[in-house]
Parts: sequence; C-alpha cells; structure tokens
Amino acid sequence: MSGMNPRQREAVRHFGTPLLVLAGAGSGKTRVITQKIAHLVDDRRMEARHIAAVTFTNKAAREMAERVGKLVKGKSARGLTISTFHTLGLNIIRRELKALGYKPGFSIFDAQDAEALLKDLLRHGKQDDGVASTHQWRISHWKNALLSPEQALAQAEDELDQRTALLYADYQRSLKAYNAVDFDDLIQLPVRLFLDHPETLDKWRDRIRYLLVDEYQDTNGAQYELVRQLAGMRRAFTVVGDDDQSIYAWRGARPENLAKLKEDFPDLELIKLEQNYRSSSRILKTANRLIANNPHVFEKRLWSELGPGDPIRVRECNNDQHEAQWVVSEIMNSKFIRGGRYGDYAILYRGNHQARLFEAELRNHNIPYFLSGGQSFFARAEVKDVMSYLRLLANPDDDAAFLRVVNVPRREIGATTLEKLAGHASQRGVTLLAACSDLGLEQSLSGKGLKRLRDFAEWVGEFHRRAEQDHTVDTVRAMLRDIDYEGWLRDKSSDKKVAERRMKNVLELVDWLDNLHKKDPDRTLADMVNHLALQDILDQQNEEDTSEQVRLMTLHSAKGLEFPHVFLVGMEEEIIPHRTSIDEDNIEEERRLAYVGITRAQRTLTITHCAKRKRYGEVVSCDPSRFLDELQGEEVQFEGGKTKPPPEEQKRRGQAHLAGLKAMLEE
DNA sequence: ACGCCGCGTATTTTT
DNA sequence: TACGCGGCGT
Repeated sequence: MSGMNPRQREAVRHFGTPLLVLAGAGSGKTRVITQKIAHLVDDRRMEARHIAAVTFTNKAAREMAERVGKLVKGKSARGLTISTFHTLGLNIIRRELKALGYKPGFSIFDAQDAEALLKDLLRHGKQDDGVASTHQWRISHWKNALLSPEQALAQAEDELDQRTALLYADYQRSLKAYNAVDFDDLIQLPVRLFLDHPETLDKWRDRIRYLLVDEYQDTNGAQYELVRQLAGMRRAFTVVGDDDQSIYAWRGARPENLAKLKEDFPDLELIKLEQNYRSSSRILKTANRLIANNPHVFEKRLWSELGPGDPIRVRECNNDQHEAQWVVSEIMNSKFIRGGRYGDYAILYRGNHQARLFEAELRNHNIPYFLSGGQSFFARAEVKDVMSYLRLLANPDDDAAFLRVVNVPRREIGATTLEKLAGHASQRGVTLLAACSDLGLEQSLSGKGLKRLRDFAEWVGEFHRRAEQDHTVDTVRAMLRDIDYEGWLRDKSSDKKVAERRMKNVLELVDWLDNLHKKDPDRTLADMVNHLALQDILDQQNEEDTSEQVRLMTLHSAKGLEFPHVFLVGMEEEIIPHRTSIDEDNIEEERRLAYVGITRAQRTLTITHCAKRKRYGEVVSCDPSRFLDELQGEEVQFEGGKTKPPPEEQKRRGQAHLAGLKAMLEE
C-alpha cells in the first residue's frame, strides 16, 4: 500500500458494496487492481480461487498476472483467475458443455472462418446476397446485444435487416452442426446458459466471489450482463474504467454501461482517480480542455505533479510527404539533443494507411521502427492451416477446418469433388468428414475423387485416434511429418527465407502446444487448441527489445500505452474526426480518440496537420481538425502556417540540419 | 488448377 | 492509388 495516494488506497480497501473506480489516463488503475487483489488475499483472507479479474486483451491479462505474482507470494495466489472475457467464457462453456448442447472437442471459429461460412451460406441461399462482411458485422452486433435470430428478425426495420436476421438463424444452425462457436458466442452462450439454468449460475457465483473488471467502458451488452449475473446478490465487485477513453463503441462497446451501473446497483460507490503520474501538466491541461467539449456523466479533472514540461507544438506541413519528413527529422533532432532511445518516440495516426509514408521516411534514414497492427499470428496462412488440422483432429464435425485442409497439401481433391461431397452431406444431414465415409456417397461420386476423399477421411480418423491415446504433441508432430508440411511450404513459397519463416511459425505453434501439455497433461487436444486460438502469440514475440525502435501505431492500439515523446499526425478534418464519423455525427468518440492520443505523451507532444494530402491518388486540400481549435491555449504553440518561415529558408535550414546530423550519425 | 483482368472499395480491432 | 476478390479463360 505504500506509495499510493489516498484515493487509490481507498479504492483498494473498499469492500462491502460495488465499486466503480473512475480512473483517468495514467492514474495508476492497473496498480489499483493488482493491489486490490493482493489486499483481498492477504488482508481479507479471501481464497485466491474465489477471485477473478477480467480484462479485454491477453496483454493486459498477462501484465496483471505478472504484477499480482510479485505482490502475492507463492501458494496463496493459486487458483486466481486473471483472464480475458473470452477466456472466462470459454472456461464456462467447456465446463457446461452438456447443458449448452455441444459435444466435447468443439471448435472456435475466428472472424475469417465465420466470414467464410457466411459466404458459403449466401452462395447457397443464392439470393442477391450483399457483402458477407456487412452481414457479419450486423450479426455480431446483435449477438453482443444478446438478440436471438428471432428477436433480430422481429425488430428488423428494413428488408436488408430481415435478410441478415434470416442469415443469422442459418449461421447459428451451421455453427451448431459443426460443433463450433464463434468469438461472440464465447460471451453470449454463458449468459444465455445462466439465464436458463439459475442453478448453474449459482454454482459459478459460488466460485467467483469477487470480480474485478478492467477497461469497463469497453464492455458490450453481453459482457455487462455476464458481469451482472456473476455479481449477483453478493454484489462484490470492482470495475475500473474511464468514459473519456471509450473508443470502441463502433464495435459494440457501450460506454453508457458506466452510468447504468449506478442504476443497477444503487449502493455503488464511486471513486475518482484524477492524479496523473504520466504526463507533464501542460499536456494534461490541453487534454482536459479538449475533452471538456464532450458531455460528461462524471466530471473529472486530471492533474499532475510532474511540472509544466514543454509546450505542446502544433505544426502545419505542406503535404503528407512533408509531414513525414518533418516528423522524422524532428525525431532525429530530438534524440540527438536529448540522448535517449528511438523507443522513446511514437508516431500515432488515425488509420493504418497513414503509416506508409512514415515507414518509408524512417527507412530512408535507417532508423529502426516497430509497426503495430498488421495481421495477427493466427491470420497467417500456415498457422491457420495447422490450427485447422488440429481442429479437425479434435472435432471431426468442423467443416471449416475440413475445407481448409482437405487439399493442403495437394491431395488432388478439387472444387467439383467437394461440391458434390457437400451436396451429399447436406442431403444426408451430416458433416463433410462423415459424408466421406458414407456408403451412399457412391451415388454422387465415383472413381478417383471418391477414393481420395475416403483415403483422407481414413487418415484423419487414424490420427484422431492417435491423438486421443498418445502423447498429444508427438501425434501432432507425426502428423506434420506425415503430410510433409514443411515440404509443401518449401514448394509453395517462392523464397527460401519465406518458407523458413513460415515453418518457424508452425514450430512456434507446436511449442506452445507442448508447453500447455506439460503444464497440464490431462487436457484434451481440443482444449489446448481452443485456448491457443484466444492467444496472440505474436504479441509476445514482439515484446523482444523494441527499445531502439520508433513506434508506429494507430490511436486505437496506443490505448493503455505511454511514450516520452508523442507525435500525433494527420490532425485534419476528415481524418480526426474521420469522414464517416462526421457523416454519422459521431464526433464525440473521435474527440476521445484525440484525447487518448494526447494523454499517451509523458514529456513532449507534437501535433501535425497538412495543408494538402494525397487521397486515393489525388491531391486534396485539408482543413486543420476542429479539435485543434478546441485544444488551443497558452500551453500550445502553433508553428508553420502563417508564422512559418518562407519555404526556401525552411528547406535550406532543413538540409543543413540533416547534413549535420548525418555526419554525426556516420561517426 | 492456375493466372490474368477488371471491378469495387477504401476507419478504427480484439477475441 | 492499392489491394482483394470474383469471374473467366487457358
């Protein structure tokens, strides 16, 4: 408890009624949660297995677990749950499989699998479809709001909505037939289960006697309901959040869940953490001024004792290329003057496409950089292939996995054969793998195609049996050898290096499986695969030394992070606030996005905007963001624009400066 | 099975 | 501009 401020201490000690901690940016919220867990275990003598802390990302969960591990010694931390919402949901589902009507070995469909399934359903429904991803989007929103297909249909407002609702029903039926759940189901199914089976809910309430929720403003309808259900009569919970950092409403988060809490739990205690330990006061004043333009349920004012710090600089650039050049030269300049590391610098932008010019410029100067975003580990083809094999071994009903691997590596099973197989399968009401062994299949298929399918099915069956008996990971290795996956990667990849990298990813995956198995040898393959599917392995690989790399990332992925020097780029109308948000009149969330960006900065903050910018290949002129008007004040220095030196002088200075720096860097 | 062409689209992203 | 996808031809 030492080194905490009175408010933080109060939040840690509070017990007996529900607690909402309104934690401003950089106010030490993770500290409060971890200390609170320690307090519950050490001082209130609660058993760790009765405490659950829930986060949104694996990274946050990992960080929290690590910090709690340092506070709570050895055995007393045993059984503590620190996990993401989705992992918590997965654990509930796998323990209550029967009641939910799922079979053991069920699969988890990721967004890609789900979209592929929807496309397939649309193809066969052969209505003048519409884009699968649009349907997927709506269905996800319905699920997150706990609407069943029937309810969705009942409240559909137009024809498109109705079609999506019908598709939603088909989609759920298919998932069930494949013995699979999607990401949204991981939350939705437990909630529905608890609604239908109060006795099961009681069991889980007895298990989770104290609940802590991080980033509470990001909860969606289903997640909030889960929290409410688990809290129950005991009402023993602490949620931590910040309405000003709610930037995920577009994907179903409901920041009003913060205010709703007060209605649902009248004895809710509210504690505000307003002291910021991250930024200098000029940065905070600017942030406060900007966010004051949003309506607030809870008033909050951040302050800090870190001194005034440097003024905030706002710089106008001629165009996007100039912006990149200027920012990169500023980074070189600053690093040269201050010392320090490239890892102290972050360039934050609204959309990923903005990264390109900065990347190019950094590369020009041989400055190392780290780009967040891009595809995740599990989106990689080779990882998806192997995951699909594992899924199929664990769950023979997983048609998505079947389709993915049936011809990888080549088994000469083409589209026509699969089309016929699928036709037969749906006629018989069985899944694809089962249909391969169906005796009636001769009627639809003959010759080579039939034989190849049967061989494949037999092969899967054999490894399925082995996986159940043998040391699971050995079976996986044997399987990969058997199909010569490495050889397939080599043949397929143009570059030898690429093939090696891909194989490395595969081996990484197998290693993870091995580790999981060693930790708990009793787990089934399906179990391990499902847990793996919710992890982002790359996340953790990436934690390797980034201290000398300039960070490039979107404002969204910067949430929760901090950097000594922040460059907030592209501060223009139609970018922040984004065009579509202007059209939809959703400026407030964009303002919060800008607020999140500003509050990432510890020591210096530089904001840029361009007079012109290339958009879809066309040069367009840009207005400075309205947020620049809103945040201006005595802490903010505007450079460029009217006050900037003439271009020739600027260029001369820039070149001289760069030449000097280059000379020094070369030494 | 593969590759080429033309079309449409174009935030933010985690699990 | 750029990329991915579906359609079509070889």
